[in-house]
Amino acid sequence: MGKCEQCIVREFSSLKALNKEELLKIASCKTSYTIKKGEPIFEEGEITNGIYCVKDGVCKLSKLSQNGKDQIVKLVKPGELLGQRSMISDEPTNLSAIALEDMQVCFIPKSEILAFFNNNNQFSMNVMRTICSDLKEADDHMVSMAQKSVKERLAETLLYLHDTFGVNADGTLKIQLSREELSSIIGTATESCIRLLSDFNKSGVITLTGKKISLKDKNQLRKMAE
Amino acid sequence: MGKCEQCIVREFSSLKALNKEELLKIASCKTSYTIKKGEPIFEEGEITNGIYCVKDGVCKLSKLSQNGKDQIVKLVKPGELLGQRSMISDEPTNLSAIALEDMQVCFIPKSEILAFFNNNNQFSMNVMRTICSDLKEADDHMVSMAQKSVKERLAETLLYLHDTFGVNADGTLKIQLSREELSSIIGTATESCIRLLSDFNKSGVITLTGKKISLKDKNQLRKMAE
DNA sequence: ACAAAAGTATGACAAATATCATATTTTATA
DNA sequence: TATAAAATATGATATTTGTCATACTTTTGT
Repeated sequence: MGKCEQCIVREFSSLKALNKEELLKIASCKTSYTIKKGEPIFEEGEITNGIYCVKDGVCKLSKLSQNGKDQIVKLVKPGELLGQRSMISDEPTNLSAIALEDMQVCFIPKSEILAFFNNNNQFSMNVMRTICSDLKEADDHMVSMAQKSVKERLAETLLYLHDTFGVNADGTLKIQLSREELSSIIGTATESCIRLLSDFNKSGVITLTGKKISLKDKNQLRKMAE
Repeated sequence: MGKCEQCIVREFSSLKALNKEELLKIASCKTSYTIKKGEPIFEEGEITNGIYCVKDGVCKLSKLSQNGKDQIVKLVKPGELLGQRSMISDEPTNLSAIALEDMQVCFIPKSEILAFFNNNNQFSMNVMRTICSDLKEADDHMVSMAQKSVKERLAETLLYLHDTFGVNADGTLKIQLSREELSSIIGTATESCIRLLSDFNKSGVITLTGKKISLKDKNQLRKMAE
């Protein structure tokens, strides 16, 4: 069983407010999982009874709309926690969490977390601030969806992926998304997304090499995102 | 200066967890405001240094998108608190709050609220749960924006307005929104919204009498919203 | 290594939605 | 109350986006 004290990603999450004793407590009750690319950590409607701390790999939080299409609401990277909202609201999850890469996550039972809420104010403030930041992003995202064109949203999303997940040595985006997944972030038909990527490629603002994407003219992309 | 103890709307907000002593504390430091229809309580980018408790009247939380159009993110009714997110994140507000009706609101300084966070766990859990609920709604709203047609969103919004704000004796929706405001909730051009309302009227699912709207066939509307 | 499946790409077309013009009605204001 | 201003309504048209068909490319599994 891994020691939470030595886990670096802890430093990037609300858990950084926990002291040695509290970390030992978590280490003794947590469960570690390996999740393969494409597999779910949990699915919409499940009751999780705790939260997941992402140690390695990226996952998508998505929701199935009534027309059968998946909408990606957020991408979650190492250091972030999953399932906080449904734990606090005491409801089933309203989003599915599905691995985009092979992942390592730790499950921490609800009872532990709730105990920390009562005893460690810094911790609960951290959690609150995280959820507030999610709320702000969700509101901004909502406005983009409502007011921006697909082209603008694609430009915006490419810049977001660049800034959030970085690039490889060859300048290509580190995060690998299928065209369908990219469309699910943007909220458009897969063909429309592919077409626009082609256009961006032809006009030189990005380069497509297989499914690898590199941003060639970020200023132009920023202008296109408005 | 009004007594918070006797204020009924308190019971509907996170503030219901406060005890007598805490309520007296708030009563002595709060400021009451009357806001006229159309006036802002605060605007995007302002630093508020506290929260507002809505005593009477409804307001919209909206965000100006780069194309110059307003997007309404949420409607806030009596009993709800405003400005929690930016207070907790310690950031300027990212939304404007503008009265849709004449309003009465009370301003409570940040320092008071933060003190309660430290001393009253029930209160901070209430605030957390409210923000979690806002986050869930924002995610759902985002999926609607991305995946549903304007027609579906209009049907959905009309039902929401009915269920949330109720109807007058004559069956018309209590909340009065201009066509432009309704469009800003749905995220569409005003003309498109007007056109669809006309269609709904012609097909008998709603009735338009001046700017009053009544829902005639809620089941049909539910089907239309999918 | 090869067949099947999945993913990517592109054209043709249809549907949804926005924009612009203009008329009509309602509301605000001198 | 008269008049201007704002809001609502509707038509004509342009633009955006989705859908369906099909070809090509990459990945997967045996």
